[in-house]
Amino acid sequence: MEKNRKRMETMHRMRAKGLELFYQKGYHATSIDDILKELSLSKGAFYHHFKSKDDFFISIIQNIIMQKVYALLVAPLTQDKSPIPSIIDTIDNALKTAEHNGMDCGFILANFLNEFNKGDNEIIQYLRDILKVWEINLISLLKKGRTDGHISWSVNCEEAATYIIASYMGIRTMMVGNNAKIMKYQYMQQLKAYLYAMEQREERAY
Amino acid sequence: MEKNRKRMETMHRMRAKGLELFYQKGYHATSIDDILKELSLSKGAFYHHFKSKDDFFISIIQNIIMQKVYALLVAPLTQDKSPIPSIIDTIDNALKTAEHNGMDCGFILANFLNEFNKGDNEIIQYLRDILKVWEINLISLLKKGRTDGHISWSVNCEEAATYIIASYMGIRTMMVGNNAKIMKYQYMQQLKAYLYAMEQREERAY
DNA sequence: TTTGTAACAGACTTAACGGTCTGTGAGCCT
DNA sequence: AGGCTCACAGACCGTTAAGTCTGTTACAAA
Repeated sequence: MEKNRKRMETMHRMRAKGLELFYQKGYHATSIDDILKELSLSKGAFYHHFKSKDDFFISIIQNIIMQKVYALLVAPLTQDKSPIPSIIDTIDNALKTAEHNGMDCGFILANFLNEFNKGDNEIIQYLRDILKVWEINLISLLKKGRTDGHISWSVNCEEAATYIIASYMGIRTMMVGNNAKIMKYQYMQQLKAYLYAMEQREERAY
Repeated sequence: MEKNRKRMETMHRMRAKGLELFYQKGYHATSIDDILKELSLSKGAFYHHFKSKDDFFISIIQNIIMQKVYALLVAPLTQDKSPIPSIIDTIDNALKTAEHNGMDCGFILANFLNEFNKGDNEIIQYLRDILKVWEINLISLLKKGRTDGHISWSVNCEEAATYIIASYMGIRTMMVGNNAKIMKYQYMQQLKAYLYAMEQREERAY
């Protein structure tokens, strides 16, 4: 059983480094050899553990990206607060890690979605599924907020979730490079304005 | 002078087809030969007119992409209407062409921004400049709306422009594939809600 | 008509990439 | 101890890419 631990360890090292480089340079622009070189491993090792580059990437999606996105954008939604502050906190925090990362290359999921939107690759579906998880959780959180009286009944939760996700994906692309700090501030201010407008208001009782 | 006309004509054909394929398959995934094959031209022709693939793409950006983005998202902002309906109309129309295009591959500018955000390529700056034009025009339109009394003075125009652009870029990425129609509808509904909230306090039905 | 030059054609070079294949050494099983 | 399997090494292969180079042809000026 010692062999198996070694195997898992090596595969994990490959996946971690692979994701790092794929994220920084893009999937197609990163060669297997690039990854192997940094790990001082050989082609033999790679194709012993993975049957192809695509297979390798799918295992990265399912083993790392899924958890990362969940930990960053889904799990933090579940707080004691009412939904709108939870969403604001979650997104603010996600942008904070991006802002303070000099090597930030954008929203990992959006980057790969963009790269695989072209072609007929099956990988796109795995990516879309992760986004769907975020969307579903956002929707149910908003709906719960509505029944709990925090959010106005006039709000369409599906629409709102789509809008929030779209704006987040966009701002993350725009933050790459410079101005990240200003962009984040501008975005958060307007996101708050948008979200606060959904809150239950006594003055607007229809 | 007949030679020169021929030259311009050939270069334009190359740029048009080049953009088409770059947009559909991505810049790095499209080879010079792919383009040349469809035009029944040779490598000799290509490198006679352009000094490299990057140089070629830069000329595409400046000769085609700039105009396309301007015509789609900037020029339509200038209407007789007050700013907010103008913005809504412009974006609605931009999304309409995307929705009805079965071959839609996303927001052309966002796609290339995403592809070139990686690496140190100089191309990224040309792309960012185009986005900047849109941003500046959006800001000045909003500011004009503020002084004209259509938009509340509490609105920060720079923030709003950033937010609008971010959301547009995001939804265009999300629309690729399927559900384009639903996505567009959801997005537009929320965009309207967001924009109407900026209007000078008059009652507005939604 | 001659001659030069612009507009191409297409074979060739060089390098990189995904993937294969054969080999090798360390450790576990019997 | 002897064999067997697993984890890995690295040479090798086929393909494809960007870019070069040597033509060849058509037209325009002289």
